[in-house]
Amino acid sequence: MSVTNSAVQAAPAEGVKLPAHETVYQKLRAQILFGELAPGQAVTIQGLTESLGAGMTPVREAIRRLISDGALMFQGNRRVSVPLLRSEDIDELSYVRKSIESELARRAALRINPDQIARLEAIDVALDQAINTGDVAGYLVQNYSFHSELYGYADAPIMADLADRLWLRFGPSLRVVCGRFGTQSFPDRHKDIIDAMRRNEPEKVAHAMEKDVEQGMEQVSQGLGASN
Amino acid sequence: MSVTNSAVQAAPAEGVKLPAHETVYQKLRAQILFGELAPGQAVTIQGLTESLGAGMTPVREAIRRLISDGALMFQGNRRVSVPLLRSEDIDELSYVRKSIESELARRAALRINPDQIARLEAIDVALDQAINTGDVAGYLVQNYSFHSELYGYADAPIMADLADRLWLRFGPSLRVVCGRFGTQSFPDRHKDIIDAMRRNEPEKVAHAMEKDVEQGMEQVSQGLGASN
DNA sequence: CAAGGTGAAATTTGATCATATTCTGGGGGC
DNA sequence: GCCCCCAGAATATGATCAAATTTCACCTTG
Repeated sequence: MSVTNSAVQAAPAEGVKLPAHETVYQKLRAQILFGELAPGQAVTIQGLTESLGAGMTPVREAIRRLISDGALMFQGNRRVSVPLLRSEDIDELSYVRKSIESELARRAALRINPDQIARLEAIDVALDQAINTGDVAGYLVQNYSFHSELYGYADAPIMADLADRLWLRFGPSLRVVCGRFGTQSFPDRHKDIIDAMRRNEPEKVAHAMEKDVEQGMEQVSQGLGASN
Repeated sequence: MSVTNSAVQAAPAEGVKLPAHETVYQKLRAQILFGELAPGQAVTIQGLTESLGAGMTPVREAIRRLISDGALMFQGNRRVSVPLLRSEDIDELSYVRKSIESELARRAALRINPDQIARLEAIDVALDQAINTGDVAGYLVQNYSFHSELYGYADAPIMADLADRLWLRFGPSLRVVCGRFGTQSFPDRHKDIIDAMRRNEPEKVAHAMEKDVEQGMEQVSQGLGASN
C-alpha cells in the first residue's frame, strides 16, 4: 500500500527508483487524505519545497495533479488551498459515490476469492481496533484501505480511479468530523459486505456498500452542518 | 465556451491575461477531444514546446493534468501517449456516463429556463448541419457543446467535472469511429431531450439522455470492434 | 561467406534545478 | 482615506543532468 503514515524522509529502499514528482504527489495526497492538511488551509509552493525537501518543479506538478483531482483548489489569484465542502457538494458526492462504489462492489463480488476476502477481513479487524482505541488516524487509513482494496478486486480501473478521486474530495472533511465527534458513532456495514461476499451474493454486496456510503456521507453532512 | 475549433494562435483578446500552462492545457485538451491526436500516438514534451510555442515547464504541467484526467497515459518508461480504448473500458464508461449524465440532465431540467433551451436548440441545429454536410470535426465540437452546455445548467459542478473528464477518455476514439463510418448513422436523441425539457419532464429528460449516451457508446464499441 | 545477435556509443527525451520576470497584496506616505 | 511603492511568492525560461532507446559495428555461428 502506498500509505506511509509518518513524515520520515521515506527511505527509498522499496522499489529503487521512482521520479520525484511522483513521490511528492503521493506524500501530498496522503497528507490530504488523512487530514494533515485541514480544509481551508493555504498551500504554498515554497512551503512544500522545504517541508518535503524537493525541488520546485516536482512540487508544481504534484499540485497541478491534485488540483485536477479536486483535492486542492486554485483560488484564482495564484493561491492554492484545501477546498471546503459545501452541503451541495456532499449531495453530489453522495449520489456519485453510491452509484460508482456499489457497482464496484458488485463487480468485485463476482471475481473475489477466499484469500482476498480474508484480506478484507484483516483490514476490518484493524479498523475495529482503531475505532475501539479512538485512533482517528488509524481509522481513516484502515477505512480507506478497505474500500481501496475492495475496488482493486473489481477489475474496473476507470471506476476505481474515479472512486479514488472522489475520496480525495471529502477526505479532509472526514478528518474534521472524526476529530470533532470521535470514531464511535459510525455503524459498521463492512461486516455485511464481507458476509455477502462469502455467501456469493453480488446484489447484497452492492446494496450493503450503498448503505455504507450513504451512512458515511450522512455523518460528514451532519458533522459539517454543526459547524456551518 | 472554451471550445475554440481552429488551431490559430488563439488571439488572447477575450479575457486579457491568463497563465501559459492554462492555455497550453486548453489547447492540448481540445486537440485530444476533437481528434487531432489519434489513440496510440506518442506525445513528447519537446515536440509540444515547439508546436505550441511554449516553454517546457507549462507543457509539463499541462501533460500532468491531462494524465490525471485520463486523457493521456503514462507508459511507465517516462513515455506519454494517447490511450487506446479497450472494450472493457467502454463497458465501464458506458455505465458511469449513463449514471452521471442522466442525473445531470435531470437536474438541469429542474432549473433550465427558455433562453437556455433556445441555446441548446441552436447548438443542435448546428449539429444537424454538421451531420448533413459530413463535417466530422464540426459534429464532434457541436455534440460536445450540447452536452457541456446542458451540464452547465445543472448546478452540479462536481458531476459536470466528472462528465467532462470521461469525455476526454473516449473523445479520440469517437473521432476514429466518425472518420471511419461518417456521421450518418447516429440517431439524434437530442430532440427528445429538448422536447422533454420544454414539457418540463425531468424524468423523461434523464431517460432520453441515458439513451443518447447508450447509443453513443454503442457506436464507439461497434466501430472499435471492427478494427480489433 | 552471409546472416543474425550482442554490445557499446551516441542521440534523443525526460527530470531537475537555478534564475529571471511578473504579478499580487500590503504597508507607508501624502 | 486613497494611491503608490516595495516585498514576497508564483510563473516561466533555459541549462544541466540522467536515463532510455536506437544505431551500428563487430563477432559468432550456420
